Amino acid sequence: MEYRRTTVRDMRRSNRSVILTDIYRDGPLSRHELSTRTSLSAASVSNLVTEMIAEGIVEEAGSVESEGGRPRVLLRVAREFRYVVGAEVGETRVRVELFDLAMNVLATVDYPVDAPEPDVVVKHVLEGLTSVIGTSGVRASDVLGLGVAVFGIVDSAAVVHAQTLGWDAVPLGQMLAEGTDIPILVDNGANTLGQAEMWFGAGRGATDAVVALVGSGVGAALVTGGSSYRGTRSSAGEWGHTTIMYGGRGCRCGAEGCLEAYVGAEDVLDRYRQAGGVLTAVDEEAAFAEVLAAAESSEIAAGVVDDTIGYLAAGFANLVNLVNPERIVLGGWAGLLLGEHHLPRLREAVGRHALRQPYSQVSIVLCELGRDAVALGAATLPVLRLLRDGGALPPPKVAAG
Amino acid sequence: MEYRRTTVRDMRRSNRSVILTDIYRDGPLSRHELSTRTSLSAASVSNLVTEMIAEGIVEEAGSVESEGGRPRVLLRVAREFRYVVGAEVGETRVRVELFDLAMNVLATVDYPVDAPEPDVVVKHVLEGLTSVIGTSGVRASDVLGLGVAVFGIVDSAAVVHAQTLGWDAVPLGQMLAEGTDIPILVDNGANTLGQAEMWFGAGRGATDAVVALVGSGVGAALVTGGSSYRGTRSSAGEWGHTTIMYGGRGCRCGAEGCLEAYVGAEDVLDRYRQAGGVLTAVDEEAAFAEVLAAAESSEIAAGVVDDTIGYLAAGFANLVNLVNPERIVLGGWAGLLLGEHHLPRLREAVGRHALRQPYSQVSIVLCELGRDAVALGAATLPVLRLLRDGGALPPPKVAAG
DNA sequence: GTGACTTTCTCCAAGTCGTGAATTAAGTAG
DNA sequence: CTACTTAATTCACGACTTGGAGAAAGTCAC
Repeated sequence: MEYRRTTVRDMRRSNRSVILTDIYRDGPLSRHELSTRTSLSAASVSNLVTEMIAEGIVEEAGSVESEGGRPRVLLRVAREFRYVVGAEVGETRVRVELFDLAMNVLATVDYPVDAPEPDVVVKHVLEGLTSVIGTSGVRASDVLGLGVAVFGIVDSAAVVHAQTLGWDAVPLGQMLAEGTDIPILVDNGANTLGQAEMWFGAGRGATDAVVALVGSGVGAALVTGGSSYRGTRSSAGEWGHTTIMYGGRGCRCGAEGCLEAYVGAEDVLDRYRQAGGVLTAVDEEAAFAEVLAAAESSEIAAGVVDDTIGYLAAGFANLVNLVNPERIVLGGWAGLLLGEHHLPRLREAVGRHALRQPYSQVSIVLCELGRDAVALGAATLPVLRLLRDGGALPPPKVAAG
Repeated sequence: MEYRRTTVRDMRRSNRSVILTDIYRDGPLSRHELSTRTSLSAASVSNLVTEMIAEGIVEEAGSVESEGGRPRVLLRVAREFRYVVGAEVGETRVRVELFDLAMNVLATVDYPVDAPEPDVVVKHVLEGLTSVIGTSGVRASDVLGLGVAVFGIVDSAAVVHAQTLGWDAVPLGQMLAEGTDIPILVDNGANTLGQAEMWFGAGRGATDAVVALVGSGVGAALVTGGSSYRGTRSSAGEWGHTTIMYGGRGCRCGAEGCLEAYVGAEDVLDRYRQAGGVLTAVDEEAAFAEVLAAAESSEIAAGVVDDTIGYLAAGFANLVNLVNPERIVLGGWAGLLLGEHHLPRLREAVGRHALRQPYSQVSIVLCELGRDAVALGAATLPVLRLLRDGGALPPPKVAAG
């Protein structure tokens, strides 16, 4: 609460941030374009760009052919100015990846885990961190930060709460910080995937969007005004545990009638079995695909799929009415399987549940990035901070994304 | 999208805004206190305050006794620097009120309406505007703005959509602007009441909150990061039409199982009648109170009340999980009646539906202001703008709140 | 009263920053 | 090679915050 004043330095930082973000997001741009985009004077752009080139964060990238005048020199963020690491802590694996600033993967390590114990997870992440740094040949001091995507709720002090996995207030950020000097940013996996999708996938260009993830679990990342919405203590977006059927099916969170209890993959299969359906696949994903395929011929399967679309549509409509996004991006392995075949029906069903006005403003699309984008999204956390700070390098160590 | 740069003037405006807002919100403050609060240097505070005193927006308000030094001079916003008008456009009346900057009511006019036609509403609001200006003896040029609270969805161009009342894309802002030179700000009534609660009622001090209103209809105002959340096109907050019972009771919005269809006053009475309950009261409010009173003795009534609490709790839990507010403020006449008797049970029921972590961070309280605060809230819209702009007077005419 | 002391507030000389106008740089067209 | 066009840089200027010095306005002991 003590950063309320504005000083002349905030002004410069803010202008650097605007320029740097534009260059980063909208690819090589000339000084001239930056000037018109940001409405900064040509002089200021020149000044700020010169400074950033001297610092090494921005570099010139050829020039564009002219039509009778001095050609524009294009600028881009120097890919190798610094590097970032993203870690995905899942229920079955820990993956650590190192990227350059253009988000090219330079190294990857995977560690399988069966039951994710905090200590083991911390060990793997730290091992992974030194491993990817080592194999890529990058200097540790050139790593801008480590973004960690984790299941459960992550509060603003990087403490993780995951009721279903027995993680009760695990200070993951602290624990990791004890093993490295690299700045650490922790966030929920749904949020980081959402972040990746917003930057590089189906969310590009939107400022108010929701990235909805349907797999075994159900979650959503809320993006408002261009940045991720977190609520008071960073636990916003638990869309999967909103009630859509009061007094309905029990959910693993302990409540009844949660959306997840109707459209989560396990629950869909469960409903299919209860309706008398038979599954041959052992694997959950294969079984889910089997139900979808069976819907062509089997009435039972068709009914289950229809219901699933309906429930999901109601969940979407709730988002539309409550949050009024311009875009909803559906992802998660189950969400994608469902969406690939039934997106038009889903859209239509949302229209039946939502109010006309906000519904007319939303577009519903599918995720474009695979599940692997979780670590990518985590790695964007330090990049986001870099851009926000106008390229100033971070001093502190632990924080929530 | 063209206000992205920061100039040296933005800095001053921003600092003026911070100081002015502090003085306005936290009552008489000395320059010294302002300096420590804002972390601006004493020199800057002095400079900015001198300027604002010269402009007349801030005035000195006595001094505080010292303990052996120069006494601090207290500063406050000059109550009579400018005035604001708030209009409430309801389904049965149009009310227009004039306030000074301390939000004291200086004049009020009411116009009963039966079916709110856009033309009639515009006529009444404009008549009311000249009327309150006339009776209070304020100069029209000293009226900072007219805030209008209206039912339905208000988009960013001050166009009103109210499906249920037949208002389809009514350009209320434009229509009003043709009849006056005073700047106009239009917003939804739930939002303005929420705004009033946040400033002067149960929401004080919270930055992420939801003001939930339960009457005949059900709505909510979402406040995130201290300011009202609006979504892409200002239609966020339609909490009443989120599905909590898939395939359930039909709602007047056309969908099924909306929260409003379960906890809206009409629907509660309807459920009571369907359960075999008998009502003597003709008036809706009296009837609602009758059901609540009957719950002491009648099992039918008790059942209906229990269910209502449950449904409402589920609706609250959805907000808790999805938005993660630090406070939920329950209001609306039915909400207040229910809350006065059953708030503890409601809180407990929310706990059963919500996730532990976000639930532990939310407090659920009742509105402190009456229904009349709708116009008050509308009148805060121009004040909010004044504070945001650091006391600079507004040039444009029409906009959404 | 008076002098010593304390605290609040204001004035002034830096130092920083964005801007507009003028200037330089770097092309194309004929 | 000249005329023209467009991009980028330079520079004087005004607006801004700041820290420190000093003025203002009290209290307190005597």
